[in-house]
Amino acid sequence: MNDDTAPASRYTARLANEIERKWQDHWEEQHTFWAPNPSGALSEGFEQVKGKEKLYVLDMFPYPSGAGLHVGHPLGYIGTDVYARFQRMNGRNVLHALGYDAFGLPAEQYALETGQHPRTATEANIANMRRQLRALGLGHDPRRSVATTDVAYYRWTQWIFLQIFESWYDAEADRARPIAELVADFEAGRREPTGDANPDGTPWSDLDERTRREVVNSYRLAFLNEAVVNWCPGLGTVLANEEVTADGRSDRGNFPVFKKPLKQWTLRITAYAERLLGDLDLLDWPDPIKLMQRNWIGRSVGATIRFPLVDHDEELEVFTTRPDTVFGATYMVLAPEHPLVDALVPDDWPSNTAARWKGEFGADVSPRDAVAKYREFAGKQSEMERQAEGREKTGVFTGAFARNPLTDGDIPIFIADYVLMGYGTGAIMAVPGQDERDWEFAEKFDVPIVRTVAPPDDDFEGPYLGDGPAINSGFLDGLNIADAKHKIGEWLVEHGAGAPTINYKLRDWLFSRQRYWGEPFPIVYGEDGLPRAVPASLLPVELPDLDDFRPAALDPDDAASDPAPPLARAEQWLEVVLDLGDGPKRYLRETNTMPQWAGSCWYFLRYLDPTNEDALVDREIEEYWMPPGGVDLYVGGVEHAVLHLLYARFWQKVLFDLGHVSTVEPFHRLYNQGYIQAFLYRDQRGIAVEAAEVEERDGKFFFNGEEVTREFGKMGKGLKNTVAPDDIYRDYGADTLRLYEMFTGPLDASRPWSTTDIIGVHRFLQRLWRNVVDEDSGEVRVSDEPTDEETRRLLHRTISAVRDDMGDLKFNTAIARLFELNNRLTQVVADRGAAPREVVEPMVLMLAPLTPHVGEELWQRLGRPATLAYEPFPEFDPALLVEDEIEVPVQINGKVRATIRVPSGISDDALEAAARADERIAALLEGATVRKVIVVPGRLVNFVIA
RNA sequence: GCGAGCGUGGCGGAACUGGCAGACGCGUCGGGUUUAGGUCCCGGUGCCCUUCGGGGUUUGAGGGUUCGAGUCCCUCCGCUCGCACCA
Repeated sequence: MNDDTAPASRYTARLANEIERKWQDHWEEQHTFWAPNPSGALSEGFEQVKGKEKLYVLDMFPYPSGAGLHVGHPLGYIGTDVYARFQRMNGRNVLHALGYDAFGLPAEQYALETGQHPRTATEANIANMRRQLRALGLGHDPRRSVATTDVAYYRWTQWIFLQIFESWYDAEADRARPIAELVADFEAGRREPTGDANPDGTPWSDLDERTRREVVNSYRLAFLNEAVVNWCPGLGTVLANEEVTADGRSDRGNFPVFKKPLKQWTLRITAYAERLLGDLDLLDWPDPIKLMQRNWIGRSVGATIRFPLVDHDEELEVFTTRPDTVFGATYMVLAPEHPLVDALVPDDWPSNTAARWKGEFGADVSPRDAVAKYREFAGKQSEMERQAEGREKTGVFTGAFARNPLTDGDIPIFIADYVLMGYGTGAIMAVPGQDERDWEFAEKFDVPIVRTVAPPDDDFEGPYLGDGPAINSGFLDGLNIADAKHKIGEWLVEHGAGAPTINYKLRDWLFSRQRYWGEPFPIVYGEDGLPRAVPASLLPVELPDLDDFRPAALDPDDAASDPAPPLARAEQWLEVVLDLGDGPKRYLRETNTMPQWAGSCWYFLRYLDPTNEDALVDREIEEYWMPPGGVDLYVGGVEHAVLHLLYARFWQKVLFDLGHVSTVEPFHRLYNQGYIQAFLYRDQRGIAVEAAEVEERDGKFFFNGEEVTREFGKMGKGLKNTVAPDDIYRDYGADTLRLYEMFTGPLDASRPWSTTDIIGVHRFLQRLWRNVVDEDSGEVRVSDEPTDEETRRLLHRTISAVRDDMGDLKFNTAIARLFELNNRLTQVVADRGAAPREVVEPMVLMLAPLTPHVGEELWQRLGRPATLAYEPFPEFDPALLVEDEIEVPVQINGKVRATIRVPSGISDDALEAAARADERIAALLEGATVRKVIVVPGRLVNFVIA
């Protein structure tokens, strides 16, 4: 700062901005960061890098927000850029690019707010973000920057959807296969059509055309499913489970979400549950993220057991993890929405039905009324209320009974909202003796409780969940849980009453949204109302221009409203005449759009081959960059632990099964960057006030004279605590911002933004600059005289440490080492009047990944040819890391009493002798009994005295 | 409630497989340069005593293992994240 009075060639913001622009232009013009592909359109220059090892470094796909970047956003991008530049200097052919995930709700809502078309707003946002990122000096290959909203990109998103639609999961082969192979199997009689679409199991040859289509559709990995979904009227769309928060609201916009049965596109991710779980072992990911995925997939081992209904032909199927306790199943519970409920409710209560079993709606209601009223009650409960602390079990008797297949006893069937339709079969056998929830319910409704595992003592209270011998369990008696489970499993299979089963918490992925700004489905409907694929040759299905793209205005609290996709209003677009093999016919297009996650499931594949019009990615190019295990380094925030990472893994596996990619996993190494946090201030009303204008006095904070409270959290426009990178570029330059963000902590840690701390790294750059360039004359002042031995040793120690740290993404400590070296260099310059080239050149090269503009500029001024991006990273001489003499602390009873200097290769005995010889130590040992001497070679000596 | 992680100076953070706690930077104090402020340069800076030699103490709290613990083990407290009636 204060550029006016500074010497002409001082490293000020003005000079920084000058050289930054210069080098950014240079890199762009010289194609410095173009990474050659082995073949195809982007292969220019591959010959020169042929012998190099490849490296694929990737940032999580950014969303081009209308608010522009704040200084928190680029933390990860700087980190990957430093790493990529470092590895480029280590001789790797590095692919590093950045594109834009630009479809989705936020862009649409921003467009609504600003009265623009989403495409206009999106393109402006991308342009602004490109400008801000370019100013950071990121070494990206600009040719590979794609946006999900590009027609040429979403054409391939649609193409992948078609692949998913045109395939099914072959459980025996444990992989997806083309649907045509399934049809061929049916036609050849190698496989029988089963499932809900063909409940009677009619042979394929006897099925009519429509039923055949329905059967095939029910096998597809992308299918229309009538299911209870998360309907969010506030957003006018349905949401995936992953997009709904624990308190039953939308993660975008925080609107209420209601359960509602609707027909929606669904992707069969559950078919991949086991592989998504098992393949986590192949990945170099943080354990917490793996754990979150494991928990989300939620594998549990148990059994399905069928309970015959009394007086009905139907059976009730339940899933349980404790089949060993089936003798203690004294009642059953169905989810209120369970499809069998209506069929099994009788007209009248069985005699002697206890009043409390009839629910809280009066004793004179019929079973049907009681069930209807309870359903109404349960449906109205918000998720929040359902999960509230201390919630009391509620439920109502259906009037029906099932028969416990093991005890042959008749047990009552209840409906209760503590059983969820979405998990297992939506029905449970209740075993109060061994389950807390069932115990609570049984207590409240006075249902018998039978223990089937002996508790440790006779007066044990409550349900017993621990292990012990089985009791009251017929042929299981005496067995421990594991053995009893095994034995009952055999019994169930033998008697056709069930089977050991693995169940997953993971649900299929709800894939349609009733919004405008997303990829249209490549699907049309014929007169029969069944979905048909638009042939790949007719892709893309372009998103039509709509003047009014807003969703129907709905009351966010109105659960009864229905989705109304905006595309249904695109009359010209909606109807289409196509020849799908049986002559030209009229079809209606699918009016839903894909969720935002679709485009981000495969963008890393498109970076590889962004201009390919014949394939999503050329196989040879894919095989060059992706193996062995996927992207080499993937950096992004933890917030994508489940959603994006699970969906992208799923798509990758489908593409792998169908032979389109060569790796089973997309991202080999994942690294979670931290966040830059900031103080935010609120006034008395709790409204955030402009953080930049808050004053601190005596530990209190004031805004316009009014005292405000301080909090600490994420940066956000609404919180009025953002710092724009543009302001930092202006005041210090982009290199200073880069260095600051890398210096304040390890990449995976969150840290507070502190504008005052920036001065420290800025001063470092200034000092370094001054060590090389005379501030007044602008002359380079380096000498070719060799440096002194001590400085040389420090240089080589620094190179060693910086190499290690940069390889481990520990940029903060690498920078600290460079600070130390520069401090030494400053002394040398003061002594000699010039900086030894021997030190300066490696120093500049080591700094270059962190502050590339300063690096390039100094390198050029040192008379080296542009650019240093491919110069070898400095190597150290191991001989110079070895010290002749070392300092060793000498302890007495664990306290340091002296430090001695000894030759580095000293023997233990000699070290002890040297320690004893020290004046202070000798004095302290005088007259004392040395019980023990610990000598750690080269590290310390410890005398233990009485 | 269940699961995971984290607690180190005034602040951001260092500390390899247990071996001199506090690297590096900010801030701050003292000195130099300067008409002055800022920049810049040199030095001090965990805390408490000190006769200036040094001594004591210190990594959320308490306990344990060890010659030796920020690091390993146990209990507790605090914060962060994930899940949330998952049968």
